[in-house]
Amino acid sequence: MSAIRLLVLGAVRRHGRAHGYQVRNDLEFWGADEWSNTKPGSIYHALKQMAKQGLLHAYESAPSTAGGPPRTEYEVTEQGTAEYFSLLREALTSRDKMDLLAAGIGFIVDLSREEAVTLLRRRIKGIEGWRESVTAYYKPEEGPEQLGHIGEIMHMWVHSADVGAEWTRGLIERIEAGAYIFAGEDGDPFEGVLAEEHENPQEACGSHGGEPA
Amino acid sequence: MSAIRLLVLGAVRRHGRAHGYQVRNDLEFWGADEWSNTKPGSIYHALKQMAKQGLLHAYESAPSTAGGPPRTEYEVTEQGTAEYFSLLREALTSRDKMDLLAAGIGFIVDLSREEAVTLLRRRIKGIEGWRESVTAYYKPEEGPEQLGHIGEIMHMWVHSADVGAEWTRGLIERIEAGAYIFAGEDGDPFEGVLAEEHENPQEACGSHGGEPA
DNA sequence: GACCTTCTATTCAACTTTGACTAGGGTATG
DNA sequence: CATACCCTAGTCAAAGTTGAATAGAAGGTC
Repeated sequence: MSAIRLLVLGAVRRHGRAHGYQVRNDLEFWGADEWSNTKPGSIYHALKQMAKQGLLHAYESAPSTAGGPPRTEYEVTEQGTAEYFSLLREALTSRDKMDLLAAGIGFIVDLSREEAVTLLRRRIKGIEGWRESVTAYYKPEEGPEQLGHIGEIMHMWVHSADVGAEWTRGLIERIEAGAYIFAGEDGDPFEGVLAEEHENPQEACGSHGGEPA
Repeated sequence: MSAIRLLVLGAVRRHGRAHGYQVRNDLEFWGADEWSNTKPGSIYHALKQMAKQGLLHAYESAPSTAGGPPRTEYEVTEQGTAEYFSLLREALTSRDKMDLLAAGIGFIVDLSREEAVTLLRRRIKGIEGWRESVTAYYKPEEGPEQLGHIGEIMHMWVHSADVGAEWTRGLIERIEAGAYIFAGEDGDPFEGVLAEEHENPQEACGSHGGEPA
């Protein structure tokens, strides 16, 4: 599974209502086009698929206010919100797939501080388990160097997993030390969304509240 | 670009002639199914595409010697060999995409020792350049912590790139110290291919020689 | 010998990703 | 005021990926 659905759901959710181009710009702003597959086609495809599956509700063809073709706007449904949190939790515990993890970190503050830490700890457990199974599998009969240069591949993966675990521990520490504002806490929640030119100021403050779960 | 073409070309090349199931087993043996997309469908698709593009030559429908449906065998063409080395060089210099790098390492001994080192050094240069551009882009006006938790994402990528560069330096050292047998050197080249049950012993020794370039 | 499992070998439909393309409108330039 | 260029917004065909399904043969077992 790629990170695109999580990214798109998260972007739309932050706006309350958004069209494809807005999502695209946000993801670019976050640098997601560098570390994930956020080509235009993928974004529009994800929007359409998720609309078809009821995760998003599509408002057809609002005429563009700034040139270009008419645009379709989307809103996250209840079902979509559930999926969002499910994907988010999955992303934060995933061992492989740096892009998933990155997307998860981007939205981590939508969870409570405790849950964030719990999930990150689970991630470390996952890495450690994987590490054991891999090193067990690859240290068979005839000495360590019977693998030749192929051994380098395994070392690379194990090493990078170790570093990932170490980095995660650091993040947990920072979070436990009080860094950042999480869901349900006082202070400005970090938005990190590109401002829309204020065409309809009175519509800009719909509270799209926290998770029910 | 994914690693599958390189992996498939490399696997077929090592056998001289191979059918899809053989390739699949090799990739599994190398653990490539863990770190790359080597599902059966992808392998057969890659074989067919590359045959269509003239990188492989297909020998239609050799009847299976061990049960199952008849199988199609493939051989790497001259054009395919050129593509193989091109992909291999690209893989070893790629900054992102761990799976590409892993595949590249798997076939690195098909290059000369000097070229291997050169490419790995180029890889480090690439990482360093990328690092600079990223940190420049993400250290803008209002202090470092204006990014909020989004900064964690950048730190993660930069950190993992640094670790990747460091690991590459270690590999270069080992190679320069004489580890492994590279193309054109004395000693058994590492094969790491699953032995075929010797059905046609006299066909098993076709020399599929080194690169012309 | 009927049945079940395993191994061999591949195909297929559904889905996702990619990169190039379309097209309207604004804006600067000569 | 024509033309070139960029920004907005999205579509599309081709390619790649996935997971499940298919199907023949061999081997065990009751």
